[in-house]
Amino acid sequence: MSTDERRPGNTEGIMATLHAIGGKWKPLILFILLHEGTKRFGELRRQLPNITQGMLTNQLRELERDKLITRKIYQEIPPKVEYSLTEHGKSLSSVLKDMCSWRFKHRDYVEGYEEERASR
Amino acid sequence: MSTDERRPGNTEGIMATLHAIGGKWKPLILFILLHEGTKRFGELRRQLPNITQGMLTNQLRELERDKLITRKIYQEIPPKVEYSLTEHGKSLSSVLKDMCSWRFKHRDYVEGYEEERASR
DNA sequence: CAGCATCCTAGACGATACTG
DNA sequence: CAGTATCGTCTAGGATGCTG
Repeated sequence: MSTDERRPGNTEGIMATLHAIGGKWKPLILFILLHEGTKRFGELRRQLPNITQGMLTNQLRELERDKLITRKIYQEIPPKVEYSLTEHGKSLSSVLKDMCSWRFKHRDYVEGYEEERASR
Repeated sequence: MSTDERRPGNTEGIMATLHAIGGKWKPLILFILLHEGTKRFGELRRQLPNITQGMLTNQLRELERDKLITRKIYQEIPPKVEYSLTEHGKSLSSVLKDMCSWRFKHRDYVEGYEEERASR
């Protein structure tokens, strides 16, 4: 392990990443865009059955602000807006995949999260 | 990209991972234990200057519940408790490192987080 | 030393109504 | 269709004081 990995800035990076992809909906949105490409607002809304318009707008604005997605507006009536991942956003793929496979590998060990979720 | 990666369970895995390592202090705690090995409660407390006892206890309990760390109690006066990573916890190393290097590679793109933090 | 119990606050999350 | 605007709730995070 290099000394470089020990500096505090490292944790800053982790926390910044958590901030960018964390939250209840962002992983889901990123996943859809990653696997299914460009999507319209309404399509995303339909694929996220329990999200409200407000939350979806909010999360999309944050992802856009963090340069993970781009927003393309078509000047039409009725309005049409498409969202897609930037290269920066696409580069998250491996991180997301790692998080997923880490969890998968060690499924046996973990019950707390499911129990917690089930009891709601 | 395999079809396996497209199933919803995948996102569940990501969210479970986020739940396990997310939050304000867990990445920090994991980082310390990962790089410096076994630590006493008080040592951790000293290395996390702004954490309260309550929060530290809380976070450690959650990490323990998720089987990322173990808690070893020495029956002495004064009390002594040591925390260290489990194998499950150690296996997070690559995920954490990836999150960090993702952030590092794309630093240019991102300013939002810093600005947000600076304005507090 | 390590920790629990209590109380409090800010921000995340969400329901609802309205609009270009 | 794709949003804003407003308001309410819930929980992560934190301050403080007490204890084996």
